Amino acid sequence: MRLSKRSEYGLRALFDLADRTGKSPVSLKELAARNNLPFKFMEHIFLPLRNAGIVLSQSGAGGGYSLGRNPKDIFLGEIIRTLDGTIAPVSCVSQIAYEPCSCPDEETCPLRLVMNRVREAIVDIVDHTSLADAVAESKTNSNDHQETPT
Amino acid sequence: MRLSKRSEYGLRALFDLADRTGKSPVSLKELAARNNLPFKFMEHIFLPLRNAGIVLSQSGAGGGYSLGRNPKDIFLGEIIRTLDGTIAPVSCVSQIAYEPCSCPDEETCPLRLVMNRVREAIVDIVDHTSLADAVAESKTNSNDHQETPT
DNA sequence: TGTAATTCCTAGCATTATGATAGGAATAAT
DNA sequence: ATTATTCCTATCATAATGCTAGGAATTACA
Repeated sequence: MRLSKRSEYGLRALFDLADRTGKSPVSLKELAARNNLPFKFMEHIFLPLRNAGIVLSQSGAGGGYSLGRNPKDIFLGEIIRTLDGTIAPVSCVSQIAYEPCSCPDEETCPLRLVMNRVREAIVDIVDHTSLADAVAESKTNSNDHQETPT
Repeated sequence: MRLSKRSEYGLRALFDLADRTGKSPVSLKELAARNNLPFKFMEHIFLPLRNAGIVLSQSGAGGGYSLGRNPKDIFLGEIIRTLDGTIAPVSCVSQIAYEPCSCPDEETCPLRLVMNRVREAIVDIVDHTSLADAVAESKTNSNDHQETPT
């Protein structure tokens, strides 16, 4: 049930971008360096993200990428679907990339019934967690770990 | 977030086995034929299942496989872990196959926080759904689809 | 206008994971 | 004995994944 590196790297970079919304665009070079991600591979990740409107690009010196929308309105599910094509654990329960499995009757296939619930559980999280939510949760945690003066 | 074919085939075969608990052992040949699964590949799946005690094997003519425990006591999570090694979407949230990711601070890594919740959601389903549950649910559905005389 | 920094685009490579096959030894029922 | 099976190891083929290379196009700015 592994998340691909494409999605992992994409999400890491977008969390970082979300954290600097409003500032000037960030170059891939900088994003890669700061998040410890392979620069050249990142290009392949940001191309579909741009085509999907999740990020905006600006060419040339001083250029780079910025979020295409408010981080509150970009949900992780959309990012994963853009980069991996689907979220479903088996193709016969996918909403956007459905393909039949080997079971004779989908309605009564035990695997399908369970995996459909798994898909729903995953989707329920990733489609209700925005970039803003994820970053905010991270900051909450980092506050928890600080020594707060009384 | 795909489930591997190993786990898919293994689960399909075990659902079938669960449905005939108490009867004589079923040969791989029969299991493969009835469930449309590749026979030779199944051997590689049933070896670890046997080592894990999930199934019992009987060699020789008339032999085959049967469940090692009551289907109520075999949960899908155990099967998937046996066949795939782990359930977690990223290694840094895995309970049984933990490996660090590239994030500098795990406690505040947004990806890790979200993927940990995803892992919990998946595990909550597969560790609380037994073979018996899955088969029962399937039969409930097939009844729904029958014409019930009034 | 030139230079440097960037995205954009296509091609291709390397490695691993996955899915599957082959062949024969061991085991056991009949 | 014969037959049907598991057991075991080796191996292969393909696809997916992760990644690199190189250069064209674009843009800021000195």
